[in-house]
Amino acid sequence: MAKSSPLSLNELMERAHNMAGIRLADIASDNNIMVPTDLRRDKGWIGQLIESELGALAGSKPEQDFLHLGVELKTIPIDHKGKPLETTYVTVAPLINIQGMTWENSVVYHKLQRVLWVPVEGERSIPVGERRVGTPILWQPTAQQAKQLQQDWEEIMELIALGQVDKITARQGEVLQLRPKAANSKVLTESISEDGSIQLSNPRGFYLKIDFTQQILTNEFS
DNA sequence: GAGTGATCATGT
DNA sequence: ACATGATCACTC
Repeated sequence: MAKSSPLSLNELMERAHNMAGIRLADIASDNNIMVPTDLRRDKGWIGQLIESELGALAGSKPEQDFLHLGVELKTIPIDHKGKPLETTYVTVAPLINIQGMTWENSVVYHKLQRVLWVPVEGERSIPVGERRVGTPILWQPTAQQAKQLQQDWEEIMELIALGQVDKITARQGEVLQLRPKAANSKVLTESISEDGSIQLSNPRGFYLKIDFTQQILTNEFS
């Protein structure tokens, strides 16, 4: 059955807490969804399953999952120690028409204003259906975290504005990084070139580094 | 192609 | 061992 959209933050958190400790196979059967053997061809499967269970409006809009609640949903694969196994995708990076753009009106800023983190066991040795959901965490950036994010965002956007997008590596940025975000490296989109004109580049996305998300998860239990 | 959901798999 | 760069599926 498709879940209705939660009407309040309390209702959303209650649903999230009710998933803690549950196997993905059980959540899948509750939503009439088949469990894939592995995630090689279903990389977004867990995220979409959790969206379905929590009643997120499945869509491809560049907005928060629960816009009416001001909450973005992120599932995060963790190992047996609770450490994230992957970086966390935030949003596509704008590569043109970025003049006048500021941190406060950026999509990264808005999506990270309030995030519901749902940890899920992610080790490949555990069959997908046997993986269990962890305790959800509702997070808002601390002043220090917000400052780190803003600093990285501004540095990266400055390089994009200067036509250096193809020279930016994932090492740029302390907590926020820029990496390819496309079906493959042949996909092209418009970007700013060194002389200020338009060129074609592989699309990029903003990702949160592992150490940063780990800090979010562990601070919650300290 | 651009957006959503991310994980894969190779290089270092 | 691990993060970077590459990739997968789907919708519109």
